[in-house]
Amino acid sequence: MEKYLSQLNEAQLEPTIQIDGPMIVIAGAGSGKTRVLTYRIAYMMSKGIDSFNILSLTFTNKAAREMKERIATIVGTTEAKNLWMGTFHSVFAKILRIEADKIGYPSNFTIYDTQDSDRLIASIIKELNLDKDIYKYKQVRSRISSYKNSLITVRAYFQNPELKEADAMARRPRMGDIYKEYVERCFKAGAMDFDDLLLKTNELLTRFPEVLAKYQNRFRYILVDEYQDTNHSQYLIVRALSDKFQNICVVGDDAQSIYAFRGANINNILNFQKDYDDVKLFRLEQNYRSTKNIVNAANSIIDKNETKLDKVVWTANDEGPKVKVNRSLTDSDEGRYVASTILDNKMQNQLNNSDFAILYRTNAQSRSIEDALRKRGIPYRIYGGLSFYQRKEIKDTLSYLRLIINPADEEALKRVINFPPRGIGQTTIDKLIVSANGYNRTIFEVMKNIDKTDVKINSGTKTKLQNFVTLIESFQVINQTADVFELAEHVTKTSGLIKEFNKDGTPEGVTRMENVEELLNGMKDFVEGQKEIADTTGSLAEFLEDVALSTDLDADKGDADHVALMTIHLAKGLEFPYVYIVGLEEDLFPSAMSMNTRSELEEERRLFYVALTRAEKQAYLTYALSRYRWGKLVDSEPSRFIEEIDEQYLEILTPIEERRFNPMLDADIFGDAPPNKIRYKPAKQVVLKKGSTAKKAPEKFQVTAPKNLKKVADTGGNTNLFDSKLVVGNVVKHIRFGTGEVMKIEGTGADVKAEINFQHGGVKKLLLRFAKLEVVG
DNA sequence: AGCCTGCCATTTTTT
DNA sequence: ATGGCAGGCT
Repeated sequence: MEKYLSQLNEAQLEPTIQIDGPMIVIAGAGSGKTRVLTYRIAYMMSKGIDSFNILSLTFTNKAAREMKERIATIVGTTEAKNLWMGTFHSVFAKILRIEADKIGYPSNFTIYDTQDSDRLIASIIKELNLDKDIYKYKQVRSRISSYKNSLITVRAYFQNPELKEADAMARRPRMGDIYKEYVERCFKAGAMDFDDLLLKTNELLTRFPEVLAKYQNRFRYILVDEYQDTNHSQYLIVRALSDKFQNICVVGDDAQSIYAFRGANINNILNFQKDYDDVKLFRLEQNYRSTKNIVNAANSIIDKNETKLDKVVWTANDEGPKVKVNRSLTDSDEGRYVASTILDNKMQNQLNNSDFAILYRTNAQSRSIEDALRKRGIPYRIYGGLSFYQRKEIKDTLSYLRLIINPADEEALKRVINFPPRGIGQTTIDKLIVSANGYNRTIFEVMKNIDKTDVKINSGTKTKLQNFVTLIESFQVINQTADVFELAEHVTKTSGLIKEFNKDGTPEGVTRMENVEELLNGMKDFVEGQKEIADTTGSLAEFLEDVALSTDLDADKGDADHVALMTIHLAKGLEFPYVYIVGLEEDLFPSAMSMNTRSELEEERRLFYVALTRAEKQAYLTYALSRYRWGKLVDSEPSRFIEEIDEQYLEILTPIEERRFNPMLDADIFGDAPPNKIRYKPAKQVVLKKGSTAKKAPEKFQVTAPKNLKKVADTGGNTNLFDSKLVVGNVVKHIRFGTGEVMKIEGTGADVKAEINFQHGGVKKLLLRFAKLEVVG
């Protein structure tokens, strides 16, 4: 242990060896916060504290896993095993399963994701005959979410005239009714949404003193990371659990608070010292991550915020190059700039792709960047966005599994009762819902006892319903003996899902099928992996919980060398040698939605601060003069954040008039533009009318194999056609399928497909518009 | 009941 | 640009 402690500077050492009592660590960006947390836990254990008594709450499960692994290398795997470490949501989901019966829930309750909540809310709005233009389900959902995060239960809502007033003022007087119905339906479905995991934990701890005492005694030492991003609900849980022993250590940085939009309350960290007696305060202000230029530029930004704690982040690192600022004409130019400078930098300095990250404000911005990277054959990976688990085919498959362990799960049932189609239509489902609400039973129960109910359904349909019930029940039997993987394999086959996805030979269908296969592979990994971990059973319920609460697919499979693309929110806590922050334009960053109040704008500014401080060696800021937004080219102005940086830390790059593309890249390989002329084309020069026109596009769009297999003609500037320069005989690399040879190219316009024979995956048909292929030969 | 078509909103960030 | 959804047709 001494060996590890000696790696710390004095400021880091102090909080690391401070074990008892309440304490707060204000940790500037890049100041070694994670190291302090990790070593502190290891140190506690080396001092004889039972790992069983330590609870450590992190912001992502990935962070928890990594920290746990690190601790295991210091104190040993066996010792580390008993540590409770994870996000609020995952830790308290586990506790709620143990204590579920006390609050009237089944222990195998379903966790509704945002999409499930949305669908349920939308259907309630419809059932209540409310105008869906006034009651927009997303707004309703976020309203309900904020009630829950402030611990305003349905009862509390109706007792509070101000809340009702506020909703009435917002022209939504029935808000409370929707809230009430939503909560009841979730309860009946044996389902909790994300906010419930915290709300119900609070309920559990307040209503059952013996339960509170049990966990207070168990978690004698509590650590909370990223404390600045906790919401009120989380705050109360921490307060309750730490109340007895008061061994509470919170770590955070007010300057990096970026989740107010989902209820995070920055006052939790600002007021921590008032919440406990004799709070010890520590500050980590030395940044080990970034160059002086980056640290100073970031400081000059955050200085513009009024709401902040006193803290001066400094670094002893090299000065480094200035922060580069680049202007482009359009978003696709911006992409090109990013891609070509990455390529240059990589060649000049022998760098890996993984040394680079491209950060943006909104997920939609990834498109133009992707295009540029793909054209230059730079491998990349997009983090976040539409997660794997949110894809339709995956959610459908998982819905079957959810039904198996919890047939009350209304949203899962509605998804799959008629998928694949088995002749049970909307009318029937509506009747079932009405009936279920009437009898105060679940839909599944009504279906099961359809003959005992007064539901008016013809006998043919009744049989179909019964068949569906029987199908699910047969799966339940299999679940008794089979593991998750075997079960899912059986379910996808027997339910007809596989057949359904295979039905259309379209590349999209093929992709769906592949995604399902990937899910099954994931399950296999899960089953294998569970055998090694002590505190898990590897049950279906557990798999579904992992899935529901996992951030990204974040397993980082294969860990191939790639450039990282993600939103700034997702990048929190990460670091990269070279960081691009793109789309620095007014209305985009800062977002147009976040400029109404000073506090919103300050959060945007903190977000920018977070982005900038991810960079170790060099940061690039880029913006475009015009950009495609909702399908149209829109003019934009540079972000105010660029001006706010003290200009001594900036290098404003070549004005566009003088910019030259690398002829090797832009003329030779990728097009025919003369190297000395700027080649700015609108993204869509060849306009393919949507729908049928595209399908019967004239021959000139047809892809033909030129004589020289390695080089092909420009297809005319249409980005969709770009990849059609692929020709038969090319050897290509695909992110998932590996290397393969192009056998055939077919289709026109946006529908160009390539048949590729992969060395390991066999022959696959891919839609070039989507396929991320790198030509390697 | 199921399929097709055309209209609509959608894009701020996520456990 | 895309996906969800209502309304109409088979």
